[in-house]
Amino acid sequence: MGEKQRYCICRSRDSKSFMIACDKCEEWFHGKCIKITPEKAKHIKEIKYKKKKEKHSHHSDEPPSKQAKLSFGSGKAKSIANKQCGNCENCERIEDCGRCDFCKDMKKFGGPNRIRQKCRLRQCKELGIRPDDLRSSAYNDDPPSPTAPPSPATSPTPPTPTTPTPTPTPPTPSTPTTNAAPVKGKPGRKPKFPRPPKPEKQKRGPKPKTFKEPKESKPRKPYTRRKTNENSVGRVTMKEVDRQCFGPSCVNSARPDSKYCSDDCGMKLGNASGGHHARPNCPMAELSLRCRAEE
DNA sequence: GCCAACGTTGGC
DNA sequence: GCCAACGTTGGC
Ligand SMILES: [Zn+2]
Ligand SMILES: [Zn+2]
Repeated sequence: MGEKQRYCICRSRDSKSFMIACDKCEEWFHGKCIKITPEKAKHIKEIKYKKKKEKHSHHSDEPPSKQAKLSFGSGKAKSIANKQCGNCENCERIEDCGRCDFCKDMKKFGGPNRIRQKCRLRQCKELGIRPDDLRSSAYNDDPPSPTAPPSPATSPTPPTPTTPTPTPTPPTPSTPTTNAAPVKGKPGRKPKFPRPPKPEKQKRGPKPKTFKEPKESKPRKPYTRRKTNENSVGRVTMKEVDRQCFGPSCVNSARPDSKYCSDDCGMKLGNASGGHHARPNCPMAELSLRCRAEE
């Protein structure tokens, strides 16, 4: 087939950057995307997906009750309309990462809800992300740390992924491609509602929504009916999701109104932030690294 | 009615 | 053609 293999949570074809592979699922991640420096990678022994229940569920066939919610497994599930293959890592995810651009757009993450797309980490790798639908730089998170420039003069970072374990197959470093730094912030449509500079006290009342003149432009094409259930779309709401505590190495469920299962964990997190991946906003929260040093 | 998120629009 | 915006819809 094509050489267009994609990698990482960003699904780019970039195989030049430093990458690290999960020896279990064989997924490659850009160090920069999951915030692992080559240095750190040396110490990594194993990558595990954070949620215990979730960890590599496609390696061990577990039938978690949660997935019942995502009803694809049964019968004919391959619905393009649903854009869920049901088998890939992303389809199995039930939590929004909270860090991708789509997540950040969500209300529940304090976003304006303009983009209204599913979390990138939950977009099906097979059906949900069309090659041409790739939006760039999903994680525009933190700027490069002043102390840790991404380009150490020592390593030009060829596709020499530092694999935690002997991984037989490096990602064919073909596809020279041109995607160096995908440019975000391209034109796009301009917001109809200029976005209140200060969302503060927009006291309720008849909401000013819709200023548009009924300019009787051509009526919108009716949307093609979304595929009706018979295996309903796997919708996930925060309420349903058993959110895990953000506390370091804590696997308890978070309290409904908190990121942590207890105040204690909140504290611990703070203390651990000098550590490996304790920062809640760090993409590594997606993955949990087991470090040799921890043993 | 609310929500997740699909699918289309329209500016660039 | 790309992509942000958003109307809209099915499920709950
Ligand atoms: Zn996300
Ligand atoms: Zn999938």
